[in-house]
Amino acid sequence: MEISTKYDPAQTEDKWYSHWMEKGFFKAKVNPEKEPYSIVIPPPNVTGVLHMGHMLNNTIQDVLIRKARMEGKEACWVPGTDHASIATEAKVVAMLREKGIKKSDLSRDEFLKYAWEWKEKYGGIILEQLKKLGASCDWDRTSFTMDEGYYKAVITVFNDLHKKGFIYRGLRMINWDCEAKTALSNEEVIYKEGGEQVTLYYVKYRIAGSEDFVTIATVRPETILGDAAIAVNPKDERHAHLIGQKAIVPFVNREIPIIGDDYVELDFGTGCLKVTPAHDPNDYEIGQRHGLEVIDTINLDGTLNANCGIDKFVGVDRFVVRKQIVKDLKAAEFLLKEEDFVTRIGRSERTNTVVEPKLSLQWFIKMKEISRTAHKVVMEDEILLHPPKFKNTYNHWMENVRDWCISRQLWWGQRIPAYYYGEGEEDYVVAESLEEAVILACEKSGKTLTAADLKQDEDVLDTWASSWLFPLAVFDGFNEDSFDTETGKVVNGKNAELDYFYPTDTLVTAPEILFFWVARMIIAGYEYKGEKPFKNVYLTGIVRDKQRRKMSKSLGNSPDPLDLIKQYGADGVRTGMLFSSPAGNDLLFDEKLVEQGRNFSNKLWNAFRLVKGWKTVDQPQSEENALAAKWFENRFYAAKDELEDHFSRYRLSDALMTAYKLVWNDFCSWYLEWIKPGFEQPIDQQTYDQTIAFFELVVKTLHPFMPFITEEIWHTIQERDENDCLIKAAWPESKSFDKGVLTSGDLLFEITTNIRNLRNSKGLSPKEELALMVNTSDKALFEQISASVQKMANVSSLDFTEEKPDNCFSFVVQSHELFVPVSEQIDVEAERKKLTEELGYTIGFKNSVEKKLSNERFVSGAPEQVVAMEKKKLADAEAKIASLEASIASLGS
RNA sequence: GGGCGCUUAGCUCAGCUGGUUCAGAGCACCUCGUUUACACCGAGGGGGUCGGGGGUUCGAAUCCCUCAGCGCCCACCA
Repeated sequence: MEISTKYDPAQTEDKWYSHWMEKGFFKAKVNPEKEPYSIVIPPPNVTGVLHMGHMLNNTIQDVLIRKARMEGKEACWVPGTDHASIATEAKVVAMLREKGIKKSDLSRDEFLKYAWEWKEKYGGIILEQLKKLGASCDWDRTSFTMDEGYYKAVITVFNDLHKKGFIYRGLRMINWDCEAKTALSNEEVIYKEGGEQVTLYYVKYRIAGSEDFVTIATVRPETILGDAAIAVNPKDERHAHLIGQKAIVPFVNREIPIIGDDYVELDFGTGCLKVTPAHDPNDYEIGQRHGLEVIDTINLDGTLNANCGIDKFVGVDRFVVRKQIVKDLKAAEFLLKEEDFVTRIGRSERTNTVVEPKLSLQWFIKMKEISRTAHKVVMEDEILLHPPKFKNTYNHWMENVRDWCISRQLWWGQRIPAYYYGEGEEDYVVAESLEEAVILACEKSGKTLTAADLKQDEDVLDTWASSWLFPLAVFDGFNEDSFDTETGKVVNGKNAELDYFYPTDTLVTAPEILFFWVARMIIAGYEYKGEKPFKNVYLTGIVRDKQRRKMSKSLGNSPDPLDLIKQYGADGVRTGMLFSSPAGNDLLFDEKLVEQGRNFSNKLWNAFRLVKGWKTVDQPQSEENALAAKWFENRFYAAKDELEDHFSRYRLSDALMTAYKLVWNDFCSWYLEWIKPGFEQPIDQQTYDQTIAFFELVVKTLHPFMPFITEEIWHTIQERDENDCLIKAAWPESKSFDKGVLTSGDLLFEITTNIRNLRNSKGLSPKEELALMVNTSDKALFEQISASVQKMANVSSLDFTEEKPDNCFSFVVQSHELFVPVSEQIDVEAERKKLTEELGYTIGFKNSVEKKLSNERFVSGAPEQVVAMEKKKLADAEAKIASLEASIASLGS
């Protein structure tokens, strides 16, 4: 059968993926015979479509899991998706709006029905797309953070944390998203780089009972209406005398105290600060210290309410009010001046609207105590971060960890299991179910209550308050058997899957979610299992374009991953992405990389075509083939060591590069050329068999990176049973190798290169056979490689000589002098020039070594080995100088 | 404002505890090549003194100090 010179991924990829699926090769189960190796996928949002970041991230996971599988481990890669509360709800609301349906017109249940429909339709897209990439997930385990069991786990944990006192409900200053109408955690608020341009307004407040004014500076003049005080620094000589007096809020004419507080900076603005406890976190704290009134003037949708005291502003958006109030202040001559100002403005990660600090009753998790172990284990390398520089970042965050606001005013998510039976702040219970809540409520209130008297909290939990349980929940760690509600622990010995697969081995994710997700999983892991959720965390970089811009839809600089796969093959895309992405480094994506990946596939393919085309013959192995096989075998195990070293340090790019060079340079350029029979000539059986064995070693090594083409070659290079697949073949063992063999290989290659170079520069055809002579002190070495040199360099003979023959080119390799006699007259002057240049360089080199060796302190101070090395360098240089001088002399005058 | 990290060939990056893997790799580049695996290729080649300055040392890309530039994380200056 004719094999195409171009590898066609389309013909093989779907075929092998289906085959692997049919054979159940991705499936993992508890198997005491084997060591487990597990990875949980960072569950993509159900709203997402596959982007380049997923491609990189999942390629890495697949490489790791495939290698583990071949190493004979029970490899388990658990896929899943995240319900992504805010993002999904926003999508569903938008979809309904297009249909002319308003969320406010729907009941909670009606809305959730739409949301689930939406999830069923779009939620699995990414996972389907990952199959095209070759992801070998155990799909039967696909988990969704709102699955029934998962939902229950989240509720169980909420109850437990509440019971343990880690969860509390409190009035706190939180970040409010006026568009999504929900609270946000600090991590969901983003600040534009370099701040945003705003106007700083200087506003005068009249001092009560006086004609004097006090001037403050603000960027949010609309909050004036909620002012509760003016604060100055008591140390401020300019203003200290004002403390104790009253100021009058413009327009509403409310009298507010002027107070002293250290918080106020002396050198900012006017040194006077308006205090609005309801709408600024600092002001709130100042208010607490001074017992100030909290005047909440902003509605949940960002419009002003009646508390602002001005009718025409009620129901008007805060930004419209800002414009108007500036006009009014100007008209009333309260506005002293306006200044351009750059400040940081918090925006909602999801809706990009300006976040309003707002006082609100929310649910929180106390973080300090619960995160202590999680902090320690990373600092003590019980969990390894790759690259380790992220330890610093992690440490910094953990040291300053703050309470986590976990309630969201949304419907899509796990509903908070708190049940209210009265209007009082404490009139609620937290329970696993309504039935349980009724019992607890009766106990707590001392009244006889029924289900109808209870009202469940309307809010849902932050998405991360479910995904932080992912490594435990995917193995069903919170089911009734495994979780002990008394101790609040997942107990050992009750859940075989969890006991076997947990802790997982490696988590592969983006540094952006180190706190959102990674840190919190570690916290949950220790809190519930008393054990880390993963041993290693591989932090990928961000995929950027080659101008270092982040890939984004709006810039249109992100290629469609599936198009890339179509064009270059999944193997090409996988290797392309991995070529240039050391852990933690951003990947500057360039289609050239994928092209390089595709070219590599093709190179491998053609090596396969070459070998596959050989006919064998029963004849003894030639000397050069024997040496070639010996050399490649040793070369393979040397490279294998290097590869393993890279893997052990999670340097996958380097591991791939090692394999790439092994295949392209060592296997193809040297080994195959070395043993390649002449046109339509057969090859001896022994060399053939060895070559097939080498090829198998090579495709095994490559399989984690390029699973499809290697599987195809595995099955085509030899007849195999359909169950005998590369995906589950044994990973090559490591073996010791003989450096001496590699060194003689190097000598051969150096001589070959020199002769090729000679041909190149002298215009001698590669087809023209040359004679070669050598003046060497190590004849045995040359006898060993003689046949190989003849073949590789197209040399007719290799003879020994003691002196330079007439009319020849010469070159020196290591300390051996080689001559190529030629028939036509050589350019003596050119030769002399070349040799003289090399002589000059070598003498300079010798001098520097001599200088070093004559330095008393070097000889006595440096380690013996180093000194011995220098002595050898000197001897070699001297030998080389002697040969060069002899050559020059023989050229005559 | 605080903390962390980076600066090595045109580009992207390796170079661990200072001395043969010390100046490397891949890509790009240049020259040559229709050799019967592959032009998605082959052969060969050029290119950096390791951001600047200072110091320690027999010896520094590697340690210390300093200056400059870049990047990241955190943070409550209106």
